[in-house]
Amino acid sequence: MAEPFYITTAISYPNGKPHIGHAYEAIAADVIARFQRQMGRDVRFQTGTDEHGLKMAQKARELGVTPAELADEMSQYFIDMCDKLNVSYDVFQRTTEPRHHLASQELWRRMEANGDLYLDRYEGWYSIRDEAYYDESELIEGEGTEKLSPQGTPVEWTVEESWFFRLSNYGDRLLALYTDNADWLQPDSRRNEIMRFVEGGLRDLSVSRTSFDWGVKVPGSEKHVMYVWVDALTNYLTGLGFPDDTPEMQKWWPADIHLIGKDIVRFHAVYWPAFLWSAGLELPKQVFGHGFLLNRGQKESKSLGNVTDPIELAERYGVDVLRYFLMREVPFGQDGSYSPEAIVLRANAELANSFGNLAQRTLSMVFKNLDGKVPAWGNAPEDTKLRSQVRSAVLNDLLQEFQKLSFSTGLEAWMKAVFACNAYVDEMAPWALRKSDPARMTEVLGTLYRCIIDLAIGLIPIAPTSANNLLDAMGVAMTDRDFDWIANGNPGNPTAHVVEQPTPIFPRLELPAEETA
RNA sequence: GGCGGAGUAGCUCAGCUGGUUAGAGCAGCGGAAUCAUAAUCCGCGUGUCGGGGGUUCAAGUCCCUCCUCCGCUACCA
Repeated sequence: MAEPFYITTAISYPNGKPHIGHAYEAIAADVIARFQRQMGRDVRFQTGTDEHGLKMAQKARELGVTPAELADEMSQYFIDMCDKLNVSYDVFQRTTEPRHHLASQELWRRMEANGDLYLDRYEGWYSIRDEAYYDESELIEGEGTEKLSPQGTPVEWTVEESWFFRLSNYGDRLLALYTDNADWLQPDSRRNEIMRFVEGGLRDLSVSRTSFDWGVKVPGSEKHVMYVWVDALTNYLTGLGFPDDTPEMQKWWPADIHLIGKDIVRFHAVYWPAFLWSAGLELPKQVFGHGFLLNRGQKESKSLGNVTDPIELAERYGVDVLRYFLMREVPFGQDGSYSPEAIVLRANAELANSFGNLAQRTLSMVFKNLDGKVPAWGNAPEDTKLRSQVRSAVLNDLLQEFQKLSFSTGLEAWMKAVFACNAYVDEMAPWALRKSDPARMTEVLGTLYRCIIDLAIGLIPIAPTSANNLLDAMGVAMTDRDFDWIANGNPGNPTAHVVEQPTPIFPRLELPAEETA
């Protein structure tokens, strides 16, 4: 039976429409999911929306709707985005679902039963207008002795009843976790930061609020709603049926990886393990905090007016092109930058000119010169060398790099193999062999044919639609489109297939006119 | 302020525990080819490796110092 693999994205906070960062995370998670499926794993892929909390309540009030109405509307945008981007999630978990409330409350009860929750008072500088507490150090000087929030609103010392979680008890255990397993939290830069943070000492965490009610009610303490992160993090369990002892829980928990943005690493790498320990549950195997995507080097924001709709990007350049660009351009884990020029340049140079054209020129020659009959490959030294080079690029480099989530490095190796194929075409010059040595031309085309199949299989997680279309045109059975097939038994080209007149798999893109101004 | 990271060819970056003439991609220049999406292939890089000092037979790679940029420094998410 296939080994299970459970991957989650962070659940998105839907107080606005999806931005490029949401798309980036969803795409990256989908690449991992598809890659693991191709590796033969039984993949469970969950994403969703985090619909509680103060900001949702505020936003709803602003718009004159109920928080629930807002959540319904907004979460649909995220579902649509996933569908548009070909994100193959199995579960879209919303935190407003009744079963999620039950799961969160059960987690709470277990933490309470373990003695980690206590009722106390939260004191601090509170801004009524912001509805938020601020630390003394964040405050700015107003007129006279008046203190103001970072937003310039008045603050007053406020005392509120709150439940607390004994986070302070978990510091040593957390440090041991990071130390004993360096892969548990990645990349290393984030791990270092978190270790420093925990080494500095942990305070107990205020985990309930009484100042608003848009959230999960605290069991037996109905005035309180849970701090949104208690409820948000629980979503990873909800989707598997927790607290019931479901087959899904047994099969997929603990998760193999929580893929998240670098801004929420602390919640996943400090609070979440502590909650899980407290509740007697196993920890996820890895937390990975990816970087941010910048628009020409700048963070997107409403005030800069540079917010990009990821759906528009996908429609303009193509879903597969966008996916390829994001995974190829940005070393995973680091921040990256994008622009129309960068997307078009990368797509044209690598997908259209190099790989797409390689397939096009090869399939065209097969179609025109061999009546579309798929040729067998040759065994001349050049043929063997190319085949093993391509095979190794996919099976060793790409596969190993993808396993480490180093997508850009894996694709770089893949690209080198594409270059090698194009160099081989030019060197062999099958168009000249057509007259001088047709048998040799057939071998050359057969060699290329096989190499293109291997390359296309390697590209499936990144550009699933395009890669599969190409494999369709080449007569490769659906069941053969995985790494095992490349590795095992060295099967031949699909002999029964007849190649039709090929069409370019990655058309060249034009830079949109308004972007050149 | 404290802690951490980074500063290498026009641009984006590789350079592990110090060791032959510092590398890649893109851009640029020259040439070849014409099967193919005017798509490909081949050739061409003397850059104070942020500044200064030091250790060493030998430093981009270690130590000190200075400059610049970035991240983290808990309860909005």
